[in-house]
Amino acid sequence: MSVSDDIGRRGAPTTQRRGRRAAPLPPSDDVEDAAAASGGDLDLSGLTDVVGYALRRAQLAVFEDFIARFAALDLKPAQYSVLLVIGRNPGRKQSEIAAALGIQRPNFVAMLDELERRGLAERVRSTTDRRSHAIVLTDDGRALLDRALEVQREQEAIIADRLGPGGRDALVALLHRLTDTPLAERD
Amino acid sequence: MSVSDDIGRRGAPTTQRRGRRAAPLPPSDDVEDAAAASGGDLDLSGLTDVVGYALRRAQLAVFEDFIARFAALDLKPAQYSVLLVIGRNPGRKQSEIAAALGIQRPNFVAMLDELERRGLAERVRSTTDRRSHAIVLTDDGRALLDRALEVQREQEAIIADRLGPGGRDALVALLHRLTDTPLAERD
DNA sequence: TATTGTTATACTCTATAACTATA
DNA sequence: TATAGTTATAGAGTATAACAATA
Repeated sequence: MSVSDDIGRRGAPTTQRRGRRAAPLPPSDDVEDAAAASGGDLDLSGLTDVVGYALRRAQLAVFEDFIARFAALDLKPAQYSVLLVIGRNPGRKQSEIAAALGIQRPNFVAMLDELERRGLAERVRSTTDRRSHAIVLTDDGRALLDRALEVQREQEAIIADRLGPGGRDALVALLHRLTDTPLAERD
Repeated sequence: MSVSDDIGRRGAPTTQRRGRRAAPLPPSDDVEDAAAASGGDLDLSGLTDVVGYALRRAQLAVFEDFIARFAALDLKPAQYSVLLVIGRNPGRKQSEIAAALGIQRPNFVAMLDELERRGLAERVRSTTDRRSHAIVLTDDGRALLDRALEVQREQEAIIADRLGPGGRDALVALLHRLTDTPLAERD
Protein backbone atom coordinates (compact mmCIF):
# COMPACT_ATOMS: atom_id res chain seq x y z
CA MET A 1 0.00 0.00 0.00
CA SER A 2 1.06 3.46 -0.60
CA VAL A 3 1.46 6.08 2.02
CA SER A 4 -0.22 5.10 5.22
CA ASP A 5 -3.99 4.99 5.09
CA ASP A 6 -5.98 2.48 7.00
CA ILE A 7 -9.46 1.17 6.90
CA GLY A 8 -9.98 -1.10 9.82
CA ARG A 9 -8.30 -0.64 13.14
CA ARG A 10 -7.97 -2.49 16.37
CA GLY A 11 -10.94 -4.33 17.67
CA ALA A 12 -13.36 -3.15 15.06
CA PRO A 13 -16.30 -5.55 15.12
CA THR A 14 -17.24 -7.48 12.02
CA THR A 15 -20.94 -6.92 12.06
CA GLN A 16 -23.03 -8.23 9.20
CA ARG A 17 -26.75 -7.79 9.16
CA ARG A 18 -28.04 -7.57 5.61
CA GLY A 19 -27.61 -10.05 2.81
CA ARG A 20 -24.51 -10.42 0.69
CA ARG A 21 -25.75 -8.32 -2.21
CA ALA A 22 -25.15 -4.59 -2.27
CA ALA A 23 -27.74 -3.16 0.05
CA PRO A 24 -29.42 0.00 -1.21
CA LEU A 25 -28.76 3.08 0.86
CA PRO A 26 -31.52 3.59 3.41
CA PRO A 27 -33.97 6.35 2.51
CA SER A 28 -32.88 9.62 4.06
CA ASP A 29 -36.04 10.10 6.06
CA ASP A 30 -36.14 11.90 9.36
CA VAL A 31 -32.79 11.86 11.07
CA GLU A 32 -34.11 11.68 14.61
CA ASP A 33 -36.34 8.76 13.69
CA ALA A 34 -33.43 6.87 12.23
CA ALA A 35 -31.34 7.47 15.31
CA ALA A 36 -34.15 6.55 17.65
CA ALA A 37 -35.19 3.48 15.68
CA SER A 38 -31.65 2.09 15.78
CA GLY A 39 -29.73 0.97 18.81
CA GLY A 40 -28.33 -2.40 17.78
CA ASP A 41 -25.26 -3.20 15.75
CA LEU A 42 -24.44 -1.09 12.75
CA ASP A 43 -24.89 -2.22 9.18
CA LEU A 44 -21.41 -2.84 7.76
CA SER A 45 -22.54 -4.42 4.51
CA GLY A 46 -20.42 -3.42 1.58
CA LEU A 47 -17.43 -3.28 3.88
CA THR A 48 -17.06 -6.66 5.54
CA ASP A 49 -17.93 -8.47 2.32
CA VAL A 50 -15.21 -6.79 0.29
CA VAL A 51 -11.70 -8.16 -0.19
CA GLY A 52 -9.76 -5.04 0.80
CA TYR A 53 -11.50 -4.57 4.13
CA ALA A 54 -11.50 -8.29 4.95
CA LEU A 55 -7.79 -8.41 4.17
CA ARG A 56 -7.06 -5.47 6.39
CA ARG A 57 -8.99 -6.88 9.32
CA ALA A 58 -7.47 -10.33 8.96
CA GLN A 59 -3.98 -8.90 8.75
CA LEU A 60 -4.57 -6.92 11.93
CA ALA A 61 -5.91 -10.00 13.72
CA VAL A 62 -2.96 -12.17 12.71
CA PHE A 63 -0.42 -9.48 13.58
CA GLU A 64 -2.04 -8.87 16.94
CA ASP A 65 -1.66 -12.54 17.70
CA PHE A 66 1.88 -12.49 16.36
CA ILE A 67 2.86 -9.58 18.56
CA ALA A 68 1.46 -11.27 21.64
CA ARG A 69 3.35 -14.48 20.89
CA PHE A 70 6.62 -12.69 20.18
CA ALA A 71 6.45 -10.40 23.19
CA ALA A 72 8.44 -12.92 25.20
CA LEU A 73 11.23 -12.73 22.62
CA ASP A 74 10.96 -8.93 22.47
CA LEU A 75 10.61 -9.13 18.70
CA LYS A 76 8.20 -7.09 16.61
CA PRO A 77 7.04 -8.43 13.23
CA ALA A 78 9.44 -6.23 11.30
CA GLN A 79 12.34 -7.23 13.53
CA TYR A 80 11.53 -10.89 13.10
CA SER A 81 11.41 -10.55 9.34
CA VAL A 82 14.79 -8.79 9.33
CA LEU A 83 16.35 -11.42 11.56
CA LEU A 84 14.99 -14.18 9.36
CA VAL A 85 16.17 -12.66 6.10
CA ILE A 86 19.64 -12.00 7.47
CA GLY A 87 19.77 -15.53 8.79
CA ARG A 88 18.86 -16.96 5.40
CA ASN A 89 21.14 -14.55 3.52
CA PRO A 90 24.23 -13.91 5.64
CA GLY A 91 26.79 -11.51 4.27
CA ARG A 92 24.38 -9.61 2.05
CA LYS A 93 24.59 -5.86 1.78
CA GLN A 94 22.55 -3.76 4.16
CA SER A 95 20.69 -2.21 1.26
CA GLU A 96 19.88 -5.61 -0.23
CA ILE A 97 18.26 -6.81 2.97
CA ALA A 98 16.26 -3.62 3.25
CA ALA A 99 15.12 -3.75 -0.36
CA ALA A 100 14.07 -7.39 -0.10
CA LEU A 101 11.78 -6.45 2.78
CA GLY A 102 10.50 -3.28 1.16
CA ILE A 103 12.07 -1.13 3.85
CA GLN A 104 13.47 2.25 2.84
CA ARG A 105 17.22 2.41 3.34
CA PRO A 106 17.06 5.37 5.74
CA ASN A 107 14.50 3.58 7.91
CA PHE A 108 16.61 0.46 8.00
CA VAL A 109 19.49 2.19 9.78
CA ALA A 110 17.81 2.53 13.17
CA MET A 111 16.41 -0.95 12.77
CA LEU A 112 19.90 -2.44 12.37
CA ASP A 113 21.30 -0.17 15.08
CA GLU A 114 18.86 -1.75 17.50
CA LEU A 115 19.62 -5.33 16.45
CA GLU A 116 23.33 -4.58 16.74
CA ARG A 117 22.84 -2.96 20.13
CA ARG A 118 21.12 -6.12 21.32
CA GLY A 119 23.98 -8.19 19.99
CA LEU A 120 21.82 -10.07 17.49
CA ALA A 121 23.32 -8.85 14.20
CA GLU A 122 26.50 -7.22 13.03
CA ARG A 123 27.63 -4.91 10.27
CA VAL A 124 30.85 -6.17 8.73
CA ARG A 125 32.74 -3.64 6.61
CA SER A 126 33.31 -5.22 3.23
CA THR A 127 36.96 -5.47 2.19
CA THR A 128 36.17 -5.28 -1.51
CA ASP A 129 33.81 -2.29 -1.41
CA ARG A 130 34.42 -0.23 1.68
CA ARG A 131 31.16 1.63 1.23
CA SER A 132 28.96 -1.35 1.94
CA HIS A 133 28.19 -3.38 5.04
CA ALA A 134 27.82 -7.14 4.97
CA ILE A 135 25.15 -8.05 7.51
CA VAL A 136 25.38 -11.22 9.56
CA LEU A 137 23.75 -12.70 12.63
CA THR A 138 25.72 -13.24 15.79
CA ASP A 139 25.51 -16.54 17.67
CA ASP A 140 22.92 -14.91 19.92
CA GLY A 141 21.03 -13.74 16.85
CA ARG A 142 20.94 -17.24 15.42
CA ALA A 143 19.81 -18.65 18.75
CA LEU A 144 17.01 -16.11 19.02
CA LEU A 145 16.00 -16.75 15.42
CA ASP A 146 15.76 -20.47 16.16
CA ARG A 147 13.41 -19.75 19.04
CA ALA A 148 11.43 -17.31 16.90
CA LEU A 149 11.02 -19.86 14.12
CA GLU A 150 9.51 -22.24 16.65
CA VAL A 151 7.04 -19.59 17.84
CA GLN A 152 6.20 -18.80 14.22
CA ARG A 153 5.52 -22.48 13.58
CA GLU A 154 3.12 -22.45 16.52
CA GLN A 155 1.15 -19.54 15.10
CA GLU A 156 1.00 -21.17 11.71
CA ALA A 157 -0.35 -24.32 13.34
CA ILE A 158 -3.06 -22.32 15.09
CA ILE A 159 -4.04 -20.76 11.78
CA ALA A 160 -4.03 -24.11 10.01
CA ASP A 161 -6.22 -25.43 12.79
CA ARG A 162 -8.63 -22.57 12.29
CA LEU A 163 -8.76 -22.85 8.50
CA GLY A 164 -8.08 -26.50 8.06
CA PRO A 165 -4.73 -27.55 6.55
CA GLY A 166 -6.07 -27.24 3.03
CA GLY A 167 -7.61 -23.90 3.96
CA ARG A 168 -4.29 -22.48 5.05
CA ASP A 169 -2.57 -23.55 1.84
CA ALA A 170 -5.46 -22.26 -0.25
CA LEU A 171 -5.33 -18.91 1.53
CA VAL A 172 -1.61 -18.48 0.93
CA ALA A 173 -2.04 -19.42 -2.72
CA LEU A 174 -4.86 -16.90 -3.20
CA LEU A 175 -2.87 -14.18 -1.48
CA HIS A 176 0.12 -14.85 -3.71
CA ARG A 177 -2.08 -14.40 -6.75
CA LEU A 178 -2.85 -10.89 -5.51
CA THR A 179 0.82 -10.04 -4.94
CA ASP A 180 2.59 -11.76 -7.80
CA THR A 181 1.56 -9.06 -10.26
CA PRO A 182 0.39 -5.51 -9.52
CA LEU A 183 -3.39 -5.35 -9.64
CA ALA A 184 -3.48 -2.20 -11.73
CA GLU A 185 -1.48 -3.54 -14.68
CA ARG A 186 -4.14 -6.15 -15.05
CA ASP A 187 -6.75 -3.95 -16.64
CA MET B 1 -2.99 -5.71 15.11
CA SER B 2 -1.72 -4.00 18.09
CA VAL B 3 0.35 -0.90 18.08
CA SER B 4 1.84 -0.27 14.72
CA ASP B 5 4.46 -2.71 13.59
CA ASP B 6 4.83 -3.78 10.03
CA ILE B 7 6.48 -6.59 8.25
CA GLY B 8 6.30 -5.96 4.57
CA ARG B 9 6.36 -2.55 3.07
CA ARG B 10 5.91 -0.97 -0.29
CA GLY B 11 7.17 -2.79 -3.31
CA ALA B 12 8.92 -5.52 -1.41
CA PRO B 13 9.55 -8.34 -3.88
CA THR B 14 8.05 -11.73 -3.22
CA THR B 15 11.05 -13.85 -3.97
CA GLN B 16 10.83 -17.58 -3.40
CA ARG B 17 13.72 -19.82 -4.20
CA ARG B 18 13.77 -22.82 -1.93
CA GLY B 19 11.10 -25.42 -1.42
CA ARG B 20 8.05 -25.01 0.80
CA ARG B 21 9.53 -26.79 3.79
CA ALA B 22 11.45 -24.87 6.40
CA ALA B 23 14.88 -24.42 4.91
CA PRO B 24 17.72 -24.92 7.35
CA LEU B 25 19.77 -21.88 8.08
CA PRO B 26 22.80 -21.74 5.82
CA PRO B 27 26.02 -22.73 7.53
CA SER B 28 27.77 -19.71 8.93
CA ASP B 29 30.93 -20.23 6.92
CA ASP B 30 33.11 -17.40 5.77
CA VAL B 31 31.21 -14.16 5.52
CA GLU B 32 33.07 -12.77 2.55
CA ASP B 33 32.54 -15.98 0.65
CA ALA B 34 28.84 -15.91 1.31
CA ALA B 35 28.61 -12.32 0.16
CA ALA B 36 30.71 -12.97 -2.88
CA ALA B 37 28.91 -16.16 -3.82
CA SER B 38 25.54 -14.42 -3.77
CA GLY B 39 24.36 -11.68 -6.08
CA GLY B 40 20.94 -12.83 -7.17
CA ASP B 41 17.63 -12.55 -5.38
CA LEU B 42 17.50 -13.11 -1.68
CA ASP B 43 16.06 -16.20 -0.06
CA LEU B 44 12.77 -15.20 1.52
CA SER B 45 11.64 -18.69 2.43
CA GLY B 46 9.89 -18.85 5.74
CA LEU B 47 8.50 -15.39 5.10
CA THR B 48 6.58 -15.49 1.84
CA ASP B 49 5.13 -18.89 2.65
CA VAL B 50 3.65 -17.79 5.96
CA VAL B 51 0.10 -16.46 6.39
CA GLY B 52 0.97 -13.28 8.29
CA TYR B 53 3.48 -12.01 5.78
CA ALA B 54 1.38 -13.04 2.78
CA LEU B 55 -1.60 -11.24 4.31
CA ARG B 56 0.39 -8.11 4.89
CA ARG B 57 1.74 -8.02 1.36
CA ALA B 58 -1.65 -8.70 -0.19
CA GLN B 59 -3.31 -6.04 1.90
CA LEU B 60 -0.70 -3.52 0.81
CA ALA B 61 -1.16 -4.48 -2.84
CA VAL B 62 -4.95 -4.17 -2.69
CA PHE B 63 -4.81 -0.89 -0.80
CA GLU B 64 -2.29 0.54 -3.22
CA ASP B 65 -4.66 -0.25 -6.05
CA PHE B 66 -7.57 1.13 -4.05
CA ILE B 67 -5.78 4.39 -3.38
CA ALA B 68 -4.95 4.82 -7.05
CA ARG B 69 -8.54 4.18 -8.08
CA PHE B 70 -9.98 6.52 -5.46
CA ALA B 71 -7.54 9.34 -6.11
CA ALA B 72 -9.99 10.86 -8.59
CA LEU B 73 -12.61 11.01 -5.84
CA ASP B 74 -10.06 12.32 -3.32
CA LEU B 75 -11.02 9.55 -0.92
CA LYS B 76 -8.61 7.52 1.16
CA PRO B 77 -9.62 4.02 2.30
CA ALA B 78 -10.51 5.19 5.80
CA GLN B 79 -12.59 8.06 4.43
CA TYR B 80 -14.44 5.74 2.10
CA SER B 81 -15.24 3.35 4.93
CA VAL B 82 -16.56 6.20 7.07
CA LEU B 83 -18.70 7.55 4.24
CA LEU B 84 -20.10 4.11 3.59
CA VAL B 85 -20.93 3.33 7.19
CA ILE B 86 -22.60 6.72 7.69
CA GLY B 87 -24.57 6.19 4.50
CA ARG B 88 -25.78 2.80 5.66
CA ASN B 89 -26.46 4.01 9.22
CA PRO B 90 -27.65 7.61 9.06
CA GLY B 91 -28.38 9.32 12.35
CA ARG B 92 -26.09 7.16 14.42
CA LYS B 93 -23.96 8.66 17.12
CA GLN B 94 -20.46 9.84 16.25
CA SER B 95 -19.01 7.40 18.76
CA GLU B 96 -21.00 4.50 17.32
CA ILE B 97 -19.67 5.08 13.82
CA ALA B 98 -16.13 5.34 15.14
CA ALA B 99 -16.44 2.20 17.25
CA ALA B 100 -17.91 0.20 14.36
CA LEU B 101 -14.83 1.03 12.30
CA GLY B 102 -12.40 0.48 15.15
CA ILE B 103 -11.39 4.13 15.14
CA GLN B 104 -10.58 5.77 18.46
CA ARG B 105 -13.01 8.54 19.31
CA PRO B 106 -10.34 11.23 19.54
CA ASN B 107 -8.99 10.29 16.10
CA PHE B 108 -12.44 10.37 14.60
CA VAL B 109 -12.89 14.06 15.33
CA ALA B 110 -10.47 15.36 12.69
CA MET B 111 -11.80 12.76 10.28
CA LEU B 112 -15.35 14.08 10.61
CA ASP B 113 -14.13 17.67 10.59
CA GLU B 114 -12.67 17.05 7.17
CA LEU B 115 -15.78 15.35 5.78
CA GLU B 116 -17.89 18.20 7.14
CA ARG B 117 -15.52 20.79 5.70
CA ARG B 118 -15.95 19.17 2.30
CA GLY B 119 -19.71 19.23 2.71
CA LEU B 120 -20.04 15.45 2.60
CA ALA B 121 -21.32 14.76 6.11
CA GLU B 122 -22.94 16.67 8.93
CA ARG B 123 -23.09 16.55 12.71
CA VAL B 124 -26.65 17.03 13.90
CA ARG B 125 -27.04 17.88 17.57
CA SER B 126 -29.42 15.34 19.06
CA THR B 127 -32.51 16.83 20.71
CA THR B 128 -32.91 13.98 23.16
CA ASP B 129 -29.29 13.79 24.36
CA ARG B 130 -27.54 17.06 23.78
CA ARG B 131 -24.16 15.50 24.33
CA SER B 132 -24.22 13.38 21.23
CA HIS B 133 -24.05 14.11 17.52
CA ALA B 134 -26.17 12.26 15.01
CA ILE B 135 -24.07 11.86 11.86
CA VAL B 136 -25.64 12.03 8.42
CA LEU B 137 -24.52 12.37 4.83
CA THR B 138 -25.33 15.46 2.84
CA ASP B 139 -26.72 15.19 -0.69
CA ASP B 140 -23.18 15.72 -1.95
CA GLY B 141 -22.00 13.01 0.40
CA ARG B 142 -24.55 10.55 -0.93
CA ALA B 143 -23.64 11.43 -4.49
CA LEU B 144 -19.95 10.90 -3.83
CA LEU B 145 -20.67 7.63 -2.05
CA ASP B 146 -22.62 6.41 -5.06
CA ARG B 147 -19.64 7.12 -7.30
CA ALA B 148 -17.32 5.48 -4.78
CA LEU B 149 -19.43 2.36 -4.62
CA GLU B 150 -19.11 2.05 -8.38
CA VAL B 151 -15.33 2.37 -8.21
CA GLN B 152 -15.27 -0.21 -5.41
CA ARG B 153 -17.30 -2.58 -7.58
CA GLU B 154 -14.69 -2.15 -10.30
CA GLN B 155 -11.85 -3.09 -7.99
CA GLU B 156 -13.75 -6.08 -6.72
CA ALA B 157 -14.30 -7.19 -10.30
CA ILE B 158 -10.57 -6.94 -11.00
CA ILE B 159 -9.85 -9.05 -7.96
CA ALA B 160 -12.48 -11.61 -8.91
CA ASP B 161 -10.94 -11.72 -12.36
CA ARG B 162 -7.54 -12.38 -10.85
CA LEU B 163 -8.73 -15.05 -8.42
CA GLY B 164 -11.67 -16.44 -10.30
CA PRO B 165 -15.17 -15.72 -8.98
CA GLY B 166 -15.04 -18.75 -6.70
CA GLY B 167 -11.56 -17.72 -5.62
CA ARG B 168 -12.72 -14.32 -4.47
CA ASP B 169 -15.57 -15.77 -2.42
CA ALA B 170 -13.28 -18.43 -0.98
CA LEU B 171 -10.75 -15.78 0.02
CA VAL B 172 -13.33 -13.66 1.80
CA ALA B 173 -14.67 -16.71 3.62
CA LEU B 174 -11.20 -17.75 4.75
CA LEU B 175 -10.41 -14.23 5.93
CA HIS B 176 -13.63 -14.09 7.94
CA ARG B 177 -12.64 -17.27 9.70
CA LEU B 178 -9.51 -15.48 10.89
CA THR B 179 -11.43 -12.44 12.14
CA ASP B 180 -14.63 -13.93 13.54
CA THR B 181 -12.90 -15.04 16.70
CA PRO B 182 -9.61 -13.82 18.17
CA LEU B 183 -6.83 -16.23 17.25
CA ALA B 184 -5.39 -16.36 20.74
CA GLU B 185 -8.55 -17.58 22.49
CA ARG B 186 -8.41 -20.60 20.27
CA ASP B 187 -5.64 -22.40 22.08
C1' DT C 1 -20.78 9.40 38.76
C1' DA C 2 -20.81 8.22 33.73
C1' DT C 3 -20.87 9.45 28.85
C1' DT C 4 -20.01 12.38 24.48
C1' DG C 5 -17.18 14.98 22.02
C1' DT C 6 -12.98 17.28 22.19
C1' DT C 7 -8.00 18.87 22.87
C1' DA C 8 -3.40 17.90 23.55
C1' DT C 9 0.14 14.88 23.08
C1' DA C 10 3.27 11.11 22.07
C1' DC C 11 4.87 7.20 19.64
C1' DT C 12 5.43 4.39 15.51
C1' DC C 13 5.79 3.72 10.63
C1' DT C 14 6.80 5.64 6.28
C1' DA C 15 8.81 8.81 2.85
C1' DT C 16 12.15 12.24 0.82
C1' DA C 17 16.15 15.30 0.52
C1' DA C 18 20.72 15.83 1.32
C1' DC C 19 25.14 14.80 3.31
C1' DT C 20 29.76 11.56 3.60
C1' DA C 21 32.76 8.35 2.04
C1' DT C 22 33.79 5.68 -1.09
C1' DA C 23 33.85 3.89 -5.99
C1' DT D 1 29.24 10.79 -11.75
C1' DA D 2 27.09 7.03 -9.10
C1' DT D 3 26.39 4.15 -5.00
C1' DA D 4 26.03 2.73 0.26
C1' DG D 5 25.07 4.23 4.44
C1' DT D 6 23.58 7.92 7.12
C1' DT D 7 21.18 12.12 9.12
C1' DA D 8 17.43 15.08 9.48
C1' DT D 9 12.85 15.80 8.92
C1' DA D 10 8.03 15.58 7.79
C1' DG D 11 3.73 13.30 7.47
C1' DA D 12 0.35 9.80 8.37
C1' DG D 13 -1.93 6.56 11.69
C1' DT D 14 -2.76 5.26 16.32
C1' DA D 15 -2.97 5.47 21.40
C1' DT D 16 -3.96 7.62 26.11
C1' DA D 17 -5.05 11.26 29.54
C1' DA D 18 -7.83 14.90 30.69
C1' DC D 19 -11.19 18.49 30.06
C1' DA D 20 -16.16 20.68 29.29
C1' DA D 21 -20.86 19.85 28.62
C1' DT D 22 -24.46 16.97 29.56
C1' DA D 23 -26.85 13.05 31.49
